[in-house]
Formats: sequence, structure tokens, C-alpha cells
Amino acid sequence: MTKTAAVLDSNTIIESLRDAGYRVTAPRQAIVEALTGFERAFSADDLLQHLSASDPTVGRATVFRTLDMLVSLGLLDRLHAADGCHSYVLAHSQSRHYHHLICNSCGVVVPFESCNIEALYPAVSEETDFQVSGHMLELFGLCGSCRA
Amino acid sequence: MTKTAAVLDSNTIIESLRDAGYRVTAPRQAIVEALTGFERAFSADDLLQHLSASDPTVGRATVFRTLDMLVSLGLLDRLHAADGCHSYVLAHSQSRHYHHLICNSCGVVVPFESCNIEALYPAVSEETDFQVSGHMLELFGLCGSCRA
DNA sequence: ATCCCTGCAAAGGCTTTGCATGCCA
DNA sequence: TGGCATGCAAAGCCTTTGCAGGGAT
Repeated sequence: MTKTAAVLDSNTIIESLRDAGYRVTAPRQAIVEALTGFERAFSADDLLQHLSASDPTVGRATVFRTLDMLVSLGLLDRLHAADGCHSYVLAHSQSRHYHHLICNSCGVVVPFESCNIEALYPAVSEETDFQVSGHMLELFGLCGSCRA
Repeated sequence: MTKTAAVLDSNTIIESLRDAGYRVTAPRQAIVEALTGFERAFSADDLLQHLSASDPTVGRATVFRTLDMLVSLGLLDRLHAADGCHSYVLAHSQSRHYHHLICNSCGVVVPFESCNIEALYPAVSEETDFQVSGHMLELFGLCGSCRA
């Protein structure tokens, strides 16, 4: 149990990449390093700008390709906020079920695990004649700091 | 109680437009007529293509402007599906709380009202120290026809 | 008669693609 | 060495904006 339990760090991500058969290259390492530094959701462009100041020059295309790759490996989550639909956050866990809670004021994103949406399935099934198999949920609110 | 209860029809939408102070123009009528014909979520482009065959020529800009207007009036819902983030469905109700259930197979969208997400708020608040104030939920599954 | 609304076309973002070169394994 | 990965630039979408003319009220 480390200080920030269950949050992926750059080494773990790089290892996952390698395990999945992808090559560990300098641009990919720079991208992974950068995205573990974000505390809130970031866009491809945020990442691009952040990287423009870093060691290796990373091309636009590489950023998009790497983001897609990380999402497909479950290492990165795509956020579907009300306004911007294309932002990303580091995945919280690859094994446990969780969702995101987003602060309306500062934009910080935290995961939460207490989700009993599946309890809704029977009622919804009955109401709609659907066989429900999945859900997408995001909560909004105010974080502790912003309330203060 | 009509056959398809609580679903907005084109006349109701047009009246709401008028009530909100917007002018009732031919392009707007054509757009409203077209979108009440869709059974599943549609994109701006779907609408545009559908309209290219209709009576008045409706410009791209007008379609986007009208969609935004209808969404802001609560007559149209923006859907945030996993893949495409920019599709629309006719609003189900302007007063009641509901969400969308989307068929993974045919894409049909139906609303459902049995949502007790708010019951989650206390547990999530305690877990995260957020003051939760809203949520976004979408369910996925198989509709009756697709199961058959 | 007002001035909101429209179409057109151009501009603007964001994302993807093609291709020759580079570099990890 | 082989072939995945990269950068660059161009192309591709999708959406918005500017503007002069048109139509609803």
C-alpha cells in the first residue's frame, strides 16, 4: 500500500506497454511521464503543449496515437464531461469497477468505487424491455478545497 | 395519454420555440419535422443529409444553430455515448428526471426514469470529500427486437 | 419597417493519414 | 537486421463565424 494507492505510476504504465508487445520509445516515455503529472483531466492539446517544452520533440500524431493506445490498454480513461468530450485521466484501476467525480469549480478528478448502478438494472429492464449490460456514469460536485 | 406518451411532437416543439421568443421559420420547421422522425440518435450530419432531400434548402450553419437552440431549450438531448460524443435525441420530458438506454445492436434510444443515483451521493461524499450535486448516466444493452 | 434569421463560403479546431526516415528489439 | 514507431505536413472532418440579403412579426 503506497501513499497514493492504486494509482498507476509511469513505471507501471511503461511495463504494461512492454508486456502488451509495444516498444518502449523515448516519445512514449515522455508522454507517459507527462500524463502522470496531471492532476486533472487533460486534452491531447494540453499534453502537446506540456511536451513542447520537454526533451524529445514529440509530434502531434504520436501524441494522438499514444493516447489511443493507452486508452485501449485500459491505462487511461476517456472522460465524457458535459462540455468537452475529449479529455483524459490516468486510469485508477484496471481490475476494479469505478467512476469519476469531477469538481465543477477546479476540475480536479477523483475516482470512486461505491457504485451500485447494477441494482437499477432489473427495474430498468422491466420498464424498457431492454437487457441491460453496461453503464456510463460520471458525478459532478465540489471538492473539499473548493468548498473551503 | 396518447399512444407515445410524453414524447415531444413537432407541433409542441414549434410552440415552445414561439413561446421562447424565437421566430418560426421554414428552415426551423423543416429541421423540427426531420428530427421528430428519427428513432435513434442522430448527428448534425445525419440531419443535414436528411434535409438535403427536403423542400427548403437548409444550410449547414442553420442546422448547427438550431440544434444548439433546441438543446438550450431542453427540447433536444445531447447524447454522450462511448464512441461518438455528438449525437442528439428528442427530449423525453422537460420536467421529469430521466436517462437514456441505448441498444448496442441497433442503436435505438429509449428513456427510463427509474434512477436512484442520488442514493449514492452520501457514500460517495464520504469516500471522496466531495459535495456531489449532479450526475450523468447512460445505460447500454440489447432492446427487445434485437434479443429476438 | 424592424431586426432576427438565413445561406453561403471561408475560416478555425481538432484529429487522422501518408510517407520516408529512425530506432527498438 | 526487420519492421514497428516517428515526425512532418497535408488532408479530412466537424463546427463556427462573417456578412449581405431575406423574411417573420
